[in-house]
Amino acid sequence: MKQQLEQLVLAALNNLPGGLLPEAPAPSAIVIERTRDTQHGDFATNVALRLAKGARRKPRELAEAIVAALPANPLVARTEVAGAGFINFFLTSNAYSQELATIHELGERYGRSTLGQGQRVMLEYVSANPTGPLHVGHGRQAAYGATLANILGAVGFNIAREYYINDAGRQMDILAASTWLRYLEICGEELPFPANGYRGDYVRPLAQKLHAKVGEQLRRPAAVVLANLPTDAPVGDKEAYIDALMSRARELIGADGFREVLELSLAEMLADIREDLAQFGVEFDRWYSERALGDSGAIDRALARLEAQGRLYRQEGAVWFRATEFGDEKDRVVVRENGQKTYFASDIAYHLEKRELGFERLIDVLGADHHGYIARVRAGLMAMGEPGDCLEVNLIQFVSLFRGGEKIAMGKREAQFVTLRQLREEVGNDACRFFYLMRSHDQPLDFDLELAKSRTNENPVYYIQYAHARVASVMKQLAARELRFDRAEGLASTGLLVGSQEQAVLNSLARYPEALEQAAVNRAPHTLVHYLRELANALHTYYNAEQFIVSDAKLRNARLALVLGVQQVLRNGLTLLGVSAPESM
RNA sequence: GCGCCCGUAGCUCAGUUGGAUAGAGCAUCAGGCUUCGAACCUGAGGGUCGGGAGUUCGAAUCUCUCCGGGCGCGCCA
Repeated sequence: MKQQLEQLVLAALNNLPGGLLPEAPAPSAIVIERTRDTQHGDFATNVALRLAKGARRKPRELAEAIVAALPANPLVARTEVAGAGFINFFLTSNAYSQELATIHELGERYGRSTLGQGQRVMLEYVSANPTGPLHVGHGRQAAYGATLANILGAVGFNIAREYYINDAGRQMDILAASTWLRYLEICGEELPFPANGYRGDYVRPLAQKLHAKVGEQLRRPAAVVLANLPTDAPVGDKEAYIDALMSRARELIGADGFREVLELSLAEMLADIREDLAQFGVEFDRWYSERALGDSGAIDRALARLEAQGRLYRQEGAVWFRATEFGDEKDRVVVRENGQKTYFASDIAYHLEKRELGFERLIDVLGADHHGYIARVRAGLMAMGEPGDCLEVNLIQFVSLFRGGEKIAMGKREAQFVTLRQLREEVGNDACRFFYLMRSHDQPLDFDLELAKSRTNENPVYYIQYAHARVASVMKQLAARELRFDRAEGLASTGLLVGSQEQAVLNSLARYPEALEQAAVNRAPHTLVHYLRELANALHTYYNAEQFIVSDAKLRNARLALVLGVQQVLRNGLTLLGVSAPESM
């Protein structure tokens, strides 16, 4: 609908009498918007206001000229010039009937578009370190990323979904050490647990798996393990302590033994994360390992490229990247004094590789605490000759859990934190995804467990699902009365849908493609949630105002065609959100 | 100190490529089920869009400044 109006206005501008406009306006100058108030018609454009200044005309005068030049169109009943110089479009009821027929024709494909023109987009999300179970913050990133992937895919982008596994580096070593220590406990050794180790309960099952696999093979006496270690926190340095402990572990069980502990821990954690996400309806096309990146030589290639461009220098034994030349606030180390490459080095290599794979746009979904990292990765891409604006980062603000108004403390290193799995099991997947998605991602989220679980009218989760189920219920009732829905007759009789609620429902339905497009362009799944709520509201209001199953067959079928259209659009939207559309509840 | 995000109704939040009278939900109050599911609907009250200044036909939206909050500023990942 909107696009057709844009074409109309463009045609009108080209039809204007000579001399009215100094130059031909760009098509992008034409903005057609839904009106807020139905008194202003269905759509409006401010194009006359925008062009008035350059044309040295009064906005209303220009608007009148544009209206006069508009070609006739079956969608448009009438137009008017209003306010400061807005042009309002009133659509024919036929325009909306047509849209309803389209919904019935396209079914689950209704709303899809070619906006993205098949542009290849790499969407990376979650990418949590496999050093522990996913927590509620990751859950928000998962819900957002998976839904954004669905939405972008629906409007014609070619989306690849990726999870980047940070399986290289010190954090993994610390996890392996933590597993080994818990394993020693299972063996019967008594020793203190390091302050900087992973203290969560989830480490114990890893240790049990290890014990089941290797028996007492990796057992070493506690006294030997602890001999001559520096003092741990709070008195000593926890970093120095854990480093010494990890060196000791490698001495005692060998590099191979340590690797075995690490691999087992990693495999178990990843399996847990994958299962958790799969149960949450969050899938990926590729799980990509940081270690594989290093093994493939990609990091060396990226560094060589930077070196060739003259973007590296040596100082204090380390290799630095001149990030400040590309807008970052300070230069960054890529190779440490000890010869090890930094996480940042593998990260720019990773992003370079995405580009080399042919992705035109790279979207990263990250926790809000990563915002400092955007400038440096972009700088890295630019230094390697890639356009800086191909990288887009969507930061997800933090989640605070509440239980009945009381905030639940969280922290990954602490023994106690709420995992995504626990959250899902307590409130259910549907409520979980809905609550994650109902707020703008750049807004901190207060997630109230009691509210998400409640089956009262305070809980917004069921509102949309209920509208969907209600339509299903009507169809059951229809069958119970031994009546049958005649789609052809219904769609042929939509001229009977003249009530104000019916008009409101038709109007709301026709907005779905626009709502979907807006959610995609703004990377804002929450706007789709809001749209679906409004559509559900229109349905509920209509339901309370009118009987659908009436004796007049034409009217009955027209009304059923309408509410089935609502059900279809609700289902399409909920599916994109990853929320189920139940037939009954 | 520097950087990013944010401040909208009693509460939780929409609304930001500048548009017409700033909107929802919850809470409060008043109504609606012998009729397709009341997990619903209808109506009412409730606002210096954090303060101030600027840009212009027009600002919650853009700019500056101040106040208040969150998060970052490692040869960690």
